[in-house]
Amino acid sequence: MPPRSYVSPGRSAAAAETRERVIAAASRTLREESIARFSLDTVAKAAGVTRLTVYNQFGSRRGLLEAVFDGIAQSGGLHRLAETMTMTDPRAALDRMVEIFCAFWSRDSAVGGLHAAMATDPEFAEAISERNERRRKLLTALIDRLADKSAPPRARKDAVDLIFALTSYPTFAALSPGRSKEEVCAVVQTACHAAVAPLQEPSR
Amino acid sequence: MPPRSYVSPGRSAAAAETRERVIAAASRTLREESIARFSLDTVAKAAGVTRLTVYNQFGSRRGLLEAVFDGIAQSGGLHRLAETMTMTDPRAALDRMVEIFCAFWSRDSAVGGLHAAMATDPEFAEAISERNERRRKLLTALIDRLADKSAPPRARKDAVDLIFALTSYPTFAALSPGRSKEEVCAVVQTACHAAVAPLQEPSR
DNA sequence: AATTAGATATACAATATGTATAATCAATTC
DNA sequence: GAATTGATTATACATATTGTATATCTAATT
Repeated sequence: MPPRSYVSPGRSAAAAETRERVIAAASRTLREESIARFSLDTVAKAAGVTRLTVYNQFGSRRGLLEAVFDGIAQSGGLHRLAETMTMTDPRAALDRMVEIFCAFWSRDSAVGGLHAAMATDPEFAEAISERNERRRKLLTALIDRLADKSAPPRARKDAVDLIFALTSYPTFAALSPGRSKEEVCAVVQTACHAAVAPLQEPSR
Repeated sequence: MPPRSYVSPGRSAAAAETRERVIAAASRTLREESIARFSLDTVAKAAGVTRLTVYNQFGSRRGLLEAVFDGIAQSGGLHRLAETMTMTDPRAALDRMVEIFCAFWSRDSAVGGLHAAMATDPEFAEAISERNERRRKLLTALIDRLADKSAPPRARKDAVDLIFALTSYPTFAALSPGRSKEEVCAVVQTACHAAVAPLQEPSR
């Protein structure tokens, strides 16, 4: 007697809805409380579900955190990074990229909590790093477009890694106190200009 | 009947010795294992003492971490920062400062674990931040010496914060994969030169 | 020999993640 | 309408960790 399989359109929709509610509650917790008080119990209560439901939906604490990150990434405007590849002026594209990242880091303050979680959970950190690899590839392509032919690979790698560090969350967080999002963006953009300058004037 | 007070030269020496042994074991644990496995039980066993002894000596997990940081700071060469204030050439002093910090971050890989602990324990983070305030003051003084009189305060603040971020541990960690300590230092130094350049050529 | 500080032994409380099993409840299929 | 199924819940348990409390032990000091 094979068990009959259910497709359940309405039921999976309800499950997806609770899933979203849990993610929203987790984001809110990361935003308002610190990561220290981020427990599955707290999140579950905030979402109006049981702790066990969280395990059913996300498998583990790490799974929940990854889901939160993916949710932020989806609504954070990172998809706009694609348009930088179509811009004719690579320098303007670099400015735009910095702008997109500043907006991303500042959009949802829960990312601070996520980065804190990365520090304690190495496997979670790796999962996030894999997602960020696309960012590095994009940046590498951009630098290659921007650099003179004579620019040595080592200098290009330096520029890529430096800009990667400059557009990372820790740098954004370090520059944020006492500055608006736009001011932080301007500071980082200037620093990035300086980072690529040697690639464009190799003779100096 | 007032209890007679003991000075105990030999006994406090023995206590200091076990204290050092616990700190050493904690550093080793942070270096070899990740912060995730940094428990007082693990550290105590590695030091050959009981977990209760750790509480007797450091009061709490946070106290132990602070002691580890202080130990690293003491033997990490940060005291050499003082000599940068006596150097006549402020640009050379800046290079020297970057050098000292690169050496510091790379000297003991336990600092990575300490920064991870900062992410989870806000009070510990604040304790470390207070210790790092001296670094910011030194940098501010250096920038003031280095900048033209016409350089606006806003530009100085930008330079200070940017260099502060560039010489922080996250930047060092981001640039470290695939680079020697000296190479990382060179990249950061170049970026710092670019950060102070506008302060010296305000007309451009 | 009495005293004392440091370390230990043992126990307990509180919180957290994660697993296991049975029960509930509404949506779906027959 | 009745049986079935997936999602959720209730309850219980195992494990690990921080932190506290109390009494004991040991070696240094008076």
